[in-house]
Amino acid sequence: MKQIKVSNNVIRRLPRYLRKLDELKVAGVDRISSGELGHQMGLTSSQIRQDFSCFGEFGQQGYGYNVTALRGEIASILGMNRDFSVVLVGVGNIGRALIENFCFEQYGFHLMSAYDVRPELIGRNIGGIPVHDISDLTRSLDGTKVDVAVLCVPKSMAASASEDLVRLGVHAIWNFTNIELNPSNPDVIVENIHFSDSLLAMGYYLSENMDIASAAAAKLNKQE
Amino acid sequence: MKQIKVSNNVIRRLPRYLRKLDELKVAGVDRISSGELGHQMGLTSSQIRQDFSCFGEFGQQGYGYNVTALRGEIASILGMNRDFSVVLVGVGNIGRALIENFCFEQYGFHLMSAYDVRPELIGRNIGGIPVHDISDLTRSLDGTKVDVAVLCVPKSMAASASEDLVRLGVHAIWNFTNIELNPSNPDVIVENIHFSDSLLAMGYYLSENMDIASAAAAKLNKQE
DNA sequence: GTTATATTGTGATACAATACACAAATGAAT
DNA sequence: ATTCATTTGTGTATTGTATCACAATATAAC
Repeated sequence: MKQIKVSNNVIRRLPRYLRKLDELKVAGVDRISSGELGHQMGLTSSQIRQDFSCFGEFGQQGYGYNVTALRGEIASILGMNRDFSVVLVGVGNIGRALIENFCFEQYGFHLMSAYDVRPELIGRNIGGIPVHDISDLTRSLDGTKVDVAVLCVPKSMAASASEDLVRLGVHAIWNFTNIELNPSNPDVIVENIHFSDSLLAMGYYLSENMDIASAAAAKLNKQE
Repeated sequence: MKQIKVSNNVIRRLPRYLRKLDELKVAGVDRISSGELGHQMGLTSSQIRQDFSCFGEFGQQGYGYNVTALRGEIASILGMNRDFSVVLVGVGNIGRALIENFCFEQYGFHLMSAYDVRPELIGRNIGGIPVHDISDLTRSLDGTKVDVAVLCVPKSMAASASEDLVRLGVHAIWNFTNIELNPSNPDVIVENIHFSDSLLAMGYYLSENMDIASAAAAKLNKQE
């Protein structure tokens, strides 16, 4: 094991390993080699072994990896057994979708409460989660520490809401707004879900494909 | 200009440049140097110049980049002027949130129609978009080509819905389901939004921070 | 017009990530 | 028990990415 400093690339692959291992478990597979795992995931076996070796020795020579054990190791590396506390700010369409559909518990996160400015939402209960007045953020928590804030407010309120949360002492912000947050406290972790960035990157690949296709068509025309 | 093969890293930065340039435009900035842009985005000036140089020469020595012109170049590279046609499959919470809140038009995509299996949704009109029966997918389109499908169905239906879309001839799938799609046609572009992967990566960084904090606390205790 | 200052585009260089290759170790077969 | 077939973990080579450094060229000042 090295454990000097694990690169972002490795970290971003860990959740994918987790998903694959869960899938294998469901399929009744109880052991797998790096070769087979790589084949199924479109990675090389050596990359997989290198990735895991950042954190320990989880395999056995001549045998491979025990699916359940490896799954447990990765879950632990990702902090899934830490029970992080979560609040959600901004109960619009996307906020509500997360409250009602996203299974925070499954990933070791515990959604405690939601916040909004709209009077018609405050006091209600959505998907089992109480919605409070956002200006009551500090008071309503009554000293309970908050690890993570999910930020789903409109773009125009994002910066100020983010600062409120930083002042409250959250350790991380899961940012669904379409701006780049720059928290005054640089220790606060910001994890972005930028729909538009994803769509635009897809637009690039689409354009590229179409250019290739049209170039091929032009070439074909010329040959005739 | 090189234009051999642009790396994914560069492509994933392009939407961020676009957002920053839009922001600068709103702020009334009409020219910017790579140094200043890098400073504001947390990148080095040389990386920015290298990135842009993949696609052409957009700057001027001694002057910098014209914000509007550069914005236009990047928009064009990302295919924002191509008017890709889009259908959305699965009008659950997340699908509805996208229909009602996500501005496809702004990014050069045109959402035409939505599909679901639930009879209570079929025939309705949500956010100006008609919801059809998913089994009518081919017929209802009546030969109109579809570039992109947004996939928001439940996990259990994801694989089969994906194959239906591939058979229909879509060029890309914007995948909001929590599985890895493996389209039978390898030319189909898959762009994933995996909420859980993002949250779990954040969990890793959180754990890391807390380990550092508790290690520091332990050290402090020992010193006393 | 000439000079000083700013800033790009790019070749060279340093650094990071991935793939290769093999010794060490295990399980299965005889 | 011994051999053979696997498969890991890791040192090394290769490839890919980011930074450095500077010639080339523009603007701005006088």
